[in-house]
Amino acid sequence: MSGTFGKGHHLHLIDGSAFIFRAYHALPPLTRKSDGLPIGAVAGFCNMLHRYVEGNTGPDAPTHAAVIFDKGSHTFRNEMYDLYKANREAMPEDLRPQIPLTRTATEAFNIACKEKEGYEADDIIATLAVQARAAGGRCTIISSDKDLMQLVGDGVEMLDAMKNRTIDREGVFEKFGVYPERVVDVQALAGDSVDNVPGAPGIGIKTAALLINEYGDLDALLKRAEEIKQPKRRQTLIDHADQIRLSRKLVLLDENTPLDFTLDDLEVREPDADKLLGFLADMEFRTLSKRVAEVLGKEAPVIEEPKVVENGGEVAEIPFDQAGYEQISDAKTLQAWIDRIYEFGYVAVDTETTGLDEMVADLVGISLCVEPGKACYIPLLHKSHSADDLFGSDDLAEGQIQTEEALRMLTPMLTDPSIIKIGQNMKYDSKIFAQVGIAVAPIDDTMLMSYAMHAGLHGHGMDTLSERYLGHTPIPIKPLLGSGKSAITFDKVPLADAVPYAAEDADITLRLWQLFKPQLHRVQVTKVYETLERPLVPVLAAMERSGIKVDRDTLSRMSNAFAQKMAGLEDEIYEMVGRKFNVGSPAQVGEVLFEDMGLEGGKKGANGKYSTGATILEDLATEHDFPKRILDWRQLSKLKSTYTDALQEHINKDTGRVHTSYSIAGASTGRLASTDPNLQNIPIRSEEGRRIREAFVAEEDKVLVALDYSQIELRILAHIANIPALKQAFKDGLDIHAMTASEMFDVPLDEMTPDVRRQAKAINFGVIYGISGFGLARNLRIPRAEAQGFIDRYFERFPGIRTYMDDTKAFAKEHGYVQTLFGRKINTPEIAAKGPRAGFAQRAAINAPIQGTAADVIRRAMIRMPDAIKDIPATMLLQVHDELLFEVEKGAEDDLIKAARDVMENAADPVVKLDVKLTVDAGIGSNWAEAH
DNA sequence: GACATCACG
DNA sequence: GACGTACGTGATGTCC
Repeated sequence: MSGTFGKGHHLHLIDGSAFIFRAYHALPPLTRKSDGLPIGAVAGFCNMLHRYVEGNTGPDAPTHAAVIFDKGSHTFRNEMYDLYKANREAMPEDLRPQIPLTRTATEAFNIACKEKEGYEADDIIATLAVQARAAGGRCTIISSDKDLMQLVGDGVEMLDAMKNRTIDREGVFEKFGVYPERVVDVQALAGDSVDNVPGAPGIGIKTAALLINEYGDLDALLKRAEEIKQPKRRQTLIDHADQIRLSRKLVLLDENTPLDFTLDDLEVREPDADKLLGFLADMEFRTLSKRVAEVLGKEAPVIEEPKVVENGGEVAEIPFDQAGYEQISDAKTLQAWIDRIYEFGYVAVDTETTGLDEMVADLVGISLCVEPGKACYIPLLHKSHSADDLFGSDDLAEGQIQTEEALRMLTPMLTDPSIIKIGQNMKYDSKIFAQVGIAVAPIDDTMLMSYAMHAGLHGHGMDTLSERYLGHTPIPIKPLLGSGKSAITFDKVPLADAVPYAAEDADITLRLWQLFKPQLHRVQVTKVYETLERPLVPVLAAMERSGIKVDRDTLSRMSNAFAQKMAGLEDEIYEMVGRKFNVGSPAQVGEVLFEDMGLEGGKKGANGKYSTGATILEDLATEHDFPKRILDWRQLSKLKSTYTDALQEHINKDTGRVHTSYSIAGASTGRLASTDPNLQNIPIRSEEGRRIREAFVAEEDKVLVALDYSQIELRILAHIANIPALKQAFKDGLDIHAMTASEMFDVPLDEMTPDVRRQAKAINFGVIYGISGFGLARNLRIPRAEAQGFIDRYFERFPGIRTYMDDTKAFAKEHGYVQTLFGRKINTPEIAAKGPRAGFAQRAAINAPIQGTAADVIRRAMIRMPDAIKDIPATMLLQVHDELLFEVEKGAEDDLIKAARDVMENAADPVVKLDVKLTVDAGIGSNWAEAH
């Protein structure tokens, strides 16, 4: 559509400065890799523009568009009032150089880019919006600036691009309590601390709207100010009438800004692909370049990756070359390798297997490396690939040493105390070796070295480490194995492919080890690595191999019962709604709730879908039965799919037991994580769920014993933050939440009610998490001000907490990490971020030393446990953060509890002398529900 | 594969 | 010029 702007045309006006500030605060301080130019705001700005352009499809797409910027800090408003915007903070140093680049970016996207000296963007927007309206067209202002709300109505609306929410007359009314034409009146009264618009002292938006609605408009109100009933309000308006009138002039937008262009100059244009991609390449925006190129149907520009390898140039730059990798096919060559390993005293080892589950996977081959660039692969059980092999014959490929012979030769070296076996995630390889009867020791683990140094910075998988610290991308496994249904196992990979892949893994592992070993000292985490990480490997390997007996019949019966109950609930639900729908689809539940049934509660989330989380449904459940049914159904569905059904699939065919896998380097705080299946989140809080634990049983003539630390994190908090009252309470064996409640609310302990105690408990936990008034309010479902009152009171009673929080934040800011009592470092790179991310990072920094110290304590206990219980017929099976679960021969329960409790309660000694005793509760039973 | 939801400490 | 808000995890189902 072209011609003179008028009816049927649609103008978009983007508030450029708002985009810039949003972009700046939303992203960490990024810099251009090649020269360090600050670039974060430009990156965010371009992303927003791109997303904006992409979103502009369909019948409502704009015909005309422009991005409008502020120009100069001095405007006509300063002539009226020299303090206008005087309390604005200066523009951040790293933002200033980015401002001109945002203009260039806008032009690169081929969107009109307008500004005018002496005027604010808002005035230009007002002028254009009014022109568009006068011409009979429509105008959408893309901004959420409340100052622009005065323009809304009669063909002009606003769009909050971040929330994807349009603001029409009603939206303005929601915000200001008046319709757009009276917005300036309300603003004139309420003032604006951000722009330093004075307004009337003591009058906010609510009162202002009240007054304007009562008297009609500002002039009438000021004229009839004498009539106002409240004496204080009356006097304020009389005394400050001039100031209020000035305020109105300040907030009133100039709809007659002289402009040297017309609406027709703003017609939407196709982007110039070369110019746009050129600009993005210049800025070195890799991801965005690719995305934009894809949309434009062009080749993405090549952006040179400056080789910044974070190894400090400490590793000799020996190139990765497959020519240095050899296949070992005979005993003589293998022996030569073993001899060399003895000369060096260490070797990097990697196993290749038929799968990722060590309990099921079979050993296929072994790779070794002692010098960077020189590695070997010993294939053992690779299958042959004859052309007529349609049915997958079991014939072994040529050129492989007999497995038994190779293992017989390797075993002395693998178990020799003088030879360090280096691996990347050694727990995996040692479990594979354990399968064939080889107890690999001693070990080093590059994954755990990285974890000790880099927790919180990045993952610790081999690909990540190799790229980051060696500047080398490892050969990917995908092309070798394929994916989906046609995927093969490693024993089917032809040796020509298998050798370089496998050998390279050992090569990379060795290089990482050579790099990391000296760095551990420099970062001062050698102790952490040697006492908290490395020794845990054999302990966890043993626990995982033990597994826990799970009774299939119990699960199966429960699953059937759940299925029946769910079917019953579904019938009731369909009955209530009058039609069938997928109860498992949150989107459909939302539609039914808020459209079919017409309940109160709004849209949420960027996708425009209704939010139907448990807290929302619980609130609705007080009024209606329907949400309650959904909640019940969801609980059953969760229990059935995740627990009774999935758990059965995890019962090992050979052992009849479930073998989880613990990741040692998964959680940044030092906690373990449990996967495949996760046995750290087996239900317990609900009565129905708790029964799942009845399926976790002891073998005949054995019992399960659970030992768990009592309030370990609060005890650690009491020690770290040095809170005498808390310490004393623990010493006296008090109910800690009741004691907190008593202190805060001045209620004697013997008059404590469950509800007051519950509130104190929420506060105690909140403190550990880096509390905020908002979070506590939401958790307790009380007004925010009340929650803030609780927190203030808590800080007053336990002043050490505030100090701890402030000190921890300051430490994190200064050093970029925080520490546990045992010296574990948790990096906090986001602590320097701007905007809301800073809040996240600060709370995580406050929590990490507490959660991490507790994790260290139980790690120490676990490491000492095997030796402490070696004479007791008991096996350690599971760890659940503050709990250890054992399987014990009947009759030995008391011995086990005594020995294990002793280890756990004294696990901090002798490195850390806690001011607060750790205590451990014990339980015994034939299943996990009874034992807990 | 992203997102929402919910299980645990 | 306005954030979005309690810490740490993993598994499942829906929907694109």
